[in-house]
Amino acid sequence: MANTGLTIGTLAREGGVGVETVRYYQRRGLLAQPRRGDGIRRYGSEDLRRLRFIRTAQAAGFTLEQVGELLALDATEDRAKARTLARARIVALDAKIAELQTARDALKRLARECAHSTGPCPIIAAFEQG
Amino acid sequence: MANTGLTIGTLAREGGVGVETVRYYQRRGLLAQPRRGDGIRRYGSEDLRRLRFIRTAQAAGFTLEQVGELLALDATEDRAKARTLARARIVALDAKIAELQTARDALKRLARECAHSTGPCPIIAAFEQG
DNA sequence: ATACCCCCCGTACCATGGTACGGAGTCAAG
DNA sequence: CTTGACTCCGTACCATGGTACGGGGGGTAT
Repeated sequence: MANTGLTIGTLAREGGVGVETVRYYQRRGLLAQPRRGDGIRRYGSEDLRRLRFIRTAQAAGFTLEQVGELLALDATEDRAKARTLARARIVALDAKIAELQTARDALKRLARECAHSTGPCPIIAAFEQG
Repeated sequence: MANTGLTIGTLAREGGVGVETVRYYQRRGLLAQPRRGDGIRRYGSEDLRRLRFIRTAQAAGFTLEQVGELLALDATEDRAKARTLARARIVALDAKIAELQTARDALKRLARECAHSTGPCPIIAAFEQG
């Protein structure tokens, strides 16, 4: 029974990524080398959790390299460091959110003005002030 | 008097970018080909406004390609289209902001928990749920 | 037994937005 | 008259995160 567990295609589907992406994560060392009874990769639920971890952390703005660090911390249980990384990310996220929010509000206002004004397009004009 | 106006280095400094970046924008057609009395580029205040426009629009999440479209609209005065692009961007920004906000809040909660709990690190653990 | 889908592999390629390199010319100050 | 700061140019290279390609094999369903 070498053929128990998820194939790469199934894992990829479950994780919401492409097969090539799984292979890529493997190359990057983000996923463990899976068991390979008959030559083909067989994954378990642990691998799926890891894959999802990667995607979730990525959504939180961590780069794949940082995800790797996080994964390494998991092994060493260096929680202080994990907190440090998390907090740094929160700060970065706050800054990014504020920036996008500003841009969004400006854009919103401009779109409204643009619909009701005459003269040069306010959207373009606003950006030109820089 | 061919040598009036900003040199590339000055323009770059004023615009908060590198010289190579200006050349790059030029290649991409985002900045107009400047006057070149004696071989060297001479820019005017219009170019600086344009450069700042690019940076500002970029900060609003437009790609350089989209910035190019915006610039093209400026020429044609197709305000309806400018509004369309702006609105699409607002929607995308809203989605992105919400996503980052969710990630941020989750991270914040986890960092707090991590500092006060025992057992496996909640930061790592949370990501593992996906 | 033919089709179809999945798996294997390495390598190459993609987009995005720059950044660096190296050699050559010009200009002003010391 | 050399040094330094600036300009020119094309081409190459970088990071990030994948995506595609092409050739080979195997299992199952019709």
